Amino acid sequence: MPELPEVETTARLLRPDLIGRRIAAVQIEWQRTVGKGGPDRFRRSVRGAEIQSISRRGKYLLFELVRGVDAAGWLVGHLRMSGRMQVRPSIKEPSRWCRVAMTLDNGCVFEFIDVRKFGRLEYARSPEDVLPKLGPEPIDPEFTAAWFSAALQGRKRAIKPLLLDQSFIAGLGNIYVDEALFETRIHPQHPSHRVSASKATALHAAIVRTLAEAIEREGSSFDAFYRTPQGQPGTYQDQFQVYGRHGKPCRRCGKPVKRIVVGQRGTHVCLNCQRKPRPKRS
DNA sequence: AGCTACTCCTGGTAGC
DNA sequence: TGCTACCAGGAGTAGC
Repeated sequence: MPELPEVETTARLLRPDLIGRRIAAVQIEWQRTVGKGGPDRFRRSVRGAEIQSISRRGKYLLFELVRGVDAAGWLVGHLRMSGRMQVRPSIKEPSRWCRVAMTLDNGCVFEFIDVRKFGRLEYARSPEDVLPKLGPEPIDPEFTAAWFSAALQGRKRAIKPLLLDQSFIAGLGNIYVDEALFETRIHPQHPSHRVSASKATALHAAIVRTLAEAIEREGSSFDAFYRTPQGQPGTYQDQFQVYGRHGKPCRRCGKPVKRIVVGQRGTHVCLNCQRKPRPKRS
């Protein structure tokens, strides 16, 4: 499922094909994909606009639109489980599972493809109109070990659901959380306020390093869903230590990796390396 | 504040 | 081989 590295890769690889292009025509194949505004407003707002910039906030993709020198709003996209974006040369028919197709002024087609229909590509006057409250970007300088350690102390919650909470940190998902917790030997149900300062510092470093390396490898592709806009799989899945490795030996101690459920999420752990702390009695 | 359950979806797969 | 039943899962929402 696309997380920060996959979304960042999508933004980077879309830019050369989309920046400066005008959207000549809009085809909406699944109405819910364009969100609450509805298809009519989407078409009206987007047709004729030019894409001036593409950026990322958390797992959201932001396309800035202009008409001449005037601001013309934004497209705000989220890939959710199975979403993908690509630009194809002029085509006869849309790709399978294409939910929104936008024909560009050079004849190419910008497609939003999404098997499970959870993804969104919405029009908004301003990103704030549709973006929820999001925590800091884990690859920005503002995300420091000191801030992270203090923030963990300030919450009383199992560490994994907290890291998945986008209002706490923006961009982490199931894969990179499982990997970072394994690397630092922290059990996913460890209470956040009981993570020591040294463990918090190590976890901060693991998050930053994991995301940076995954971006470098253009994300992770372990099923049929995530591909770069060029249709290529990412390669970070080759680096997975625990994710998707249940039943296989832990790369550190050799004991089998387990799959448990934490906060309704499939969770991959080595219970030998990641010990659950004993509950404290008051 | 934090938890649990439910919803949205469909391809893949386990079980028969 | 073909059928059915179930599952994954990000995030929004509701209820406790």
